[in-house]
Amino acid sequence: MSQPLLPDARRPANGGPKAAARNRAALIVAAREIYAAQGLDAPLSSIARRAGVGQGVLYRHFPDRDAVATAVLEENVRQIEEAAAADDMLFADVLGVLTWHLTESAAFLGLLHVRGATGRSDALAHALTLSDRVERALRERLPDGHRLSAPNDLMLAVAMVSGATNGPTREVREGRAAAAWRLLGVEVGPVRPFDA
Amino acid sequence: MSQPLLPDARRPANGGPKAAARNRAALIVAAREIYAAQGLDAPLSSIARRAGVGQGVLYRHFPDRDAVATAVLEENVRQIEEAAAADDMLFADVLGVLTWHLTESAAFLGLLHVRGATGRSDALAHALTLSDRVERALRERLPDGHRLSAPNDLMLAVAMVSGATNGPTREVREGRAAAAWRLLGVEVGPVRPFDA
Amino acid sequence: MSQPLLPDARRPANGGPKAAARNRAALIVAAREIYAAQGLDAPLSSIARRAGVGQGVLYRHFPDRDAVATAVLEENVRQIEEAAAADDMLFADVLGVLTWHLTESAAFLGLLHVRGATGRSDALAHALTLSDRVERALRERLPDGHRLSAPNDLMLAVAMVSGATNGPTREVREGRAAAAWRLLGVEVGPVRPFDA
Amino acid sequence: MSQPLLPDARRPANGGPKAAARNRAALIVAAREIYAAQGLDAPLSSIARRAGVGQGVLYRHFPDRDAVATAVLEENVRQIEEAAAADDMLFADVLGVLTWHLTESAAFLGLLHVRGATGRSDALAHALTLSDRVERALRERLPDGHRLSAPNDLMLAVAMVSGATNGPTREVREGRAAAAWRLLGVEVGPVRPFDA
DNA sequence: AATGAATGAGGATTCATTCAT
DNA sequence: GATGAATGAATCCTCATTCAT
Repeated sequence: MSQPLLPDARRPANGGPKAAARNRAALIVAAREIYAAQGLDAPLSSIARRAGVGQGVLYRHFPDRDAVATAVLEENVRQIEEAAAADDMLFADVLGVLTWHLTESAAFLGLLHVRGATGRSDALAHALTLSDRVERALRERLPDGHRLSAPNDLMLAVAMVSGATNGPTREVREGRAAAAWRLLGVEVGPVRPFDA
Repeated sequence: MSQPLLPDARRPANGGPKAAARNRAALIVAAREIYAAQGLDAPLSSIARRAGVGQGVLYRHFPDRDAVATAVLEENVRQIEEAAAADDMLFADVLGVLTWHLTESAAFLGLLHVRGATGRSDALAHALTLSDRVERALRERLPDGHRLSAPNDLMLAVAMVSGATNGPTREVREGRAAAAWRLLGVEVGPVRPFDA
Repeated sequence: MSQPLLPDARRPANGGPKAAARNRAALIVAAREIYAAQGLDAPLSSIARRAGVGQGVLYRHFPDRDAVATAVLEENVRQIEEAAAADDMLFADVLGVLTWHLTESAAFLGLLHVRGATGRSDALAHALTLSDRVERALRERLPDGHRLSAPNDLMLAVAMVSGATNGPTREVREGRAAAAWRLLGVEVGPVRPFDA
Repeated sequence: MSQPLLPDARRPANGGPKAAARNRAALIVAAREIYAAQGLDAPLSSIARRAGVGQGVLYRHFPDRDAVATAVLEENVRQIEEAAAADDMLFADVLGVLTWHLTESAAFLGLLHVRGATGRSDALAHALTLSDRVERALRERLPDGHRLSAPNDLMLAVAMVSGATNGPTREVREGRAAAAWRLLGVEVGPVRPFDA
């Protein structure tokens, strides 16, 4: 009936409405870090804890586990889209940005990497959408007659590189990614984030 | 002198050592099926149930979760080793066997696919060992001057193909794997298990 | 991944399979007491605690909340059925047994008392079944031409009496029940449990 | 001197004391609807939402959960009192109004129906008060020598009818209530609200 | 006087692992 | 050597209540 039997105690500052946006951002940052460290199955409570907020806040901002992951990936995808839209970016440069995200976060890797038959249909749906956006962005800069011009080859190659992109540190992962692109005979620009 | 004239019918037949081996095999079969259906995170209890044994038996044969997965993969790896050791097998044929396992089981995919820093250090250790065995087997049949002859390229390519190998059904996964090898310019023999 | 991070500690005796039946019984007893004290919405954990078992045991024996309630009521209903089947029991006597259960347990009261539109459709289904059994038992001893012979009047009367049966102590509730039957012009035998 | 030339459009109009009363009324209406749909255990937040106000407003007007329920019932009781006070109302007519409230709302049913020992002592206190008011109102119109004239019989009968008054729709509940009164040999006027 | 974000306790549920029999 | 019940920590999720704005 009544929930907080001990509701008196010290109640940590509220922060008010202004804090809402800040909290949401903090949650995404925290989620990114936790995902990188523990993978996509990390407990949501640990994300809330690292963000320095109560669990309820997490649920207020994100209805479920997938929403958190999507929010984290959203920004990665947006960077790629922005890179593709920016002036003077060659296909290789956009690939460089993509590759950076691939090496930077295990979570992003998971995005393209839809696990088989785990029954996570919702995540799948989201992943497909994000995956589509990535493909569209890449294709914007894809030169005619490129090695990966065939309909499915572009994202196939991305998946392949993502498969190769593992290793304990970002540097190692970056090295593997570079080797993988080389093996595919695809030129890649500098591997770096896109801070327009 | 004294034989159990009235064996306690209540206790489900023990069977002795013979049954032990049978149980171990049943557990591995069950685990493979469960992993395929539910992924590597499936509850151990479901594996025991499908094997038709108590949970205790599972723990008798495998000290922990990772040991079960390793045992399942063990057999896959052995098949590849046997394929490589068989007469008349070309590199492409061994790759075909490898690819079959890649497409057949999400678990095997995970093997080469050691996720970064997930804290599964034990699994990592096992995976490396198994990975080494796969590499050794492949290299046995690798022709001189092959496209993948450079020190790291062989397993890099395998990882890349495994990255591409996802999809709802084995057929889809097989198609993707074939496309991936093609993109790498590597010839692959018939994709099939090796029942010597 | 791994659940019990602190699985070593002191592990309270297991009891083995023999304890299973005992535990189930203890759970039902505990549930009856908790229901009487706190109502049907009491936390399942409190039932497990009072029964002196872990929460898992409760879930092993009862898949969900409704199953617990049903198990508790089951026995009450059986008593009524047995009373109706016993020699020399008059209709009034069976009503006495029914009334005893009505006054003894808030949970039993809830049985006939299916709350409207609370969305508890499963409980409803169970309740209907149990309710039917009660009706059948009563009707077995219902004399021809009795005041409550009309199709719906029997259980309607029971519901009415149950509506009147509230109060802080069993004695008070029993008084109210008696008054209610009197108001209906129905004779009731001694209000007591049926320990055949 | 200084008027807010630029009212902060960001803050959803305050409205002053006039709005306060309006909010309180909206909350009660909302609560009645929510209770009808989801039962008395519905989250307070859903009541506030349906009333179109923030949660804080709810707490400004009602100190706790019980206060909300009481406020809802308050109006039902007042209707009964008004019916009893109106010209030309016979006992049967007042019973009709009472019965209408009984069938209209599961919450009102709960009022007379104080569950035994559920620990809701506050609700109990309130309920008793409201119950007394209902009794007083009914007794105002109770003819001498009526079937229910004995001290406790009046509210006992009401409790009995409320016990019978369950069912999925108001129509079903009304049918049961009518049958219950008939079984008690009490005549009831038209079952309807009292909009004087 | 209102808003609605935040807190965080509480309850449900699941499983890895142990252990009496 | 096998069984399967029991434990209980961990995680998920909900909501009453407070409070900055």
